[in-house]
Amino acid sequence: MNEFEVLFEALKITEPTLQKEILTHGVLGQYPKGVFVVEQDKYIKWLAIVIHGSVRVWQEEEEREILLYYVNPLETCSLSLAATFKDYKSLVHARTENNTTLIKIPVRFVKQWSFEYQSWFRFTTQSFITSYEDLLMSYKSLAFKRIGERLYDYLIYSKELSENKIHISHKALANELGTTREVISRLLKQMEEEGRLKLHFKMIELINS
Amino acid sequence: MNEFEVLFEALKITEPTLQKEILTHGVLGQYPKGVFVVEQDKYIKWLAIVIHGSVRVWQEEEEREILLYYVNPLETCSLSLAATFKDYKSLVHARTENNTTLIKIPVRFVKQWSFEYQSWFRFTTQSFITSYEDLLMSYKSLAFKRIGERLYDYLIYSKELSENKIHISHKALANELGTTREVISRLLKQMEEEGRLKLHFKMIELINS
DNA sequence: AGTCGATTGTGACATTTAGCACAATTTACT
DNA sequence: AGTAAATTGTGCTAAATGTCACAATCGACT
Repeated sequence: MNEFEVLFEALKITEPTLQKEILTHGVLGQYPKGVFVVEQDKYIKWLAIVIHGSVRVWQEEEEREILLYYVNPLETCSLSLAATFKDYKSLVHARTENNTTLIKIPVRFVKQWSFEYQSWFRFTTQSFITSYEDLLMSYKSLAFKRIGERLYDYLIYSKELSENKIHISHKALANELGTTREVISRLLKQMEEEGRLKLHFKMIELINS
Repeated sequence: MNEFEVLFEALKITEPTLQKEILTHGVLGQYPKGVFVVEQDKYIKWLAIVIHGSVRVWQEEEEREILLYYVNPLETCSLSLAATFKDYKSLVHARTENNTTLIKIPVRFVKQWSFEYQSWFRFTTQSFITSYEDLLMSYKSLAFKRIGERLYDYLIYSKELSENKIHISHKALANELGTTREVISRLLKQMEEEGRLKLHFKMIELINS
């Protein structure tokens, strides 16, 4: 099954004409880690849908940055989607995290198809909704939880996406959570003493409780 | 011009059949301050669109609550909208803040119309997008700004909605911003000393700079 | 005028998080 | 093995915010 067929199946795109449109106008591409998919303050030309790999989406403001979310397989960046609908510049940066396969759709079709094809409508609507809910979770987390808990949540989440061993530096973790390296180091050390994880060089091993 | 005509004009609902549908199935109602429009964990039966007044939307969790947004005239609660599309229970509470006029649409039409009528599609899509952007702003604010600045932002925002005199207690302010009364009292006092505002009993007067 | 409950002011202190400094450790590369 | 750069550990201190206690003030109502 090729990438387009994967997409059609996952999004339940059954309309033959839409399939044909996507095959005609969509562009399949494979990108190494670290490639910018969209850049903040630039116009969006394509809506990217992740097939394999993942894309990190964040905002930058006055030297500081804030992680918004990751786009995982068969999802799209809903802020790009929003930008597509409003035809404005991107509010965010997005960059591949791994070797990533994308299908890119020119923006001029994205809105139009939403009104023409049920399945595409469902896809765009669901994207908005799930992104909104994700952001809401992050917001609540930031509002209610202390860094320690947010850190642990992040590790658990990363574990679910891969395995027990999370390959990341303390500095990078601090960046993801919007704090400083020292804070992360101290909290991790504490968790290690509590037996919840084990620290290695640039790698954290979670211990099943 | 009656409330429905206001709605049609604001949302650019020009399709005669949609107008007729809304007139047939929509319910116009006026509610005093403090009435629950939706309740967390309950099923949504109606999508409420505010005509006059405003609705406060928030989440509760373990005794604490978090303000999400206000629904102002000619807007709808996008979380209700999301719930409508996914047919699940409400994630939030919503309550009228003032004497408020609403038009309520039974949920079974909301999704269907989005695909049938351009104007309704635009309305629902725009609602999602603007809500998402609002939440994003709040998220950034929470992540980057200190309470003092968030407090001042809140006051400025309230002022824009009404006038220079904001009628609210320190306790209520603390609640809106997710902090405690003492913190608010101290910060307000400090701002008063800086000449940015003047404190009265249950009222704050902003000073134009 | 007097009472009561809600609101506001404020000092003292605790906790959480951030920032600085510097040492120790690990990896990569010669 | 030896060096450089990145990463990690940690003591000390500062800033922001939260908590407790209690007094003062205000408004509503008798």
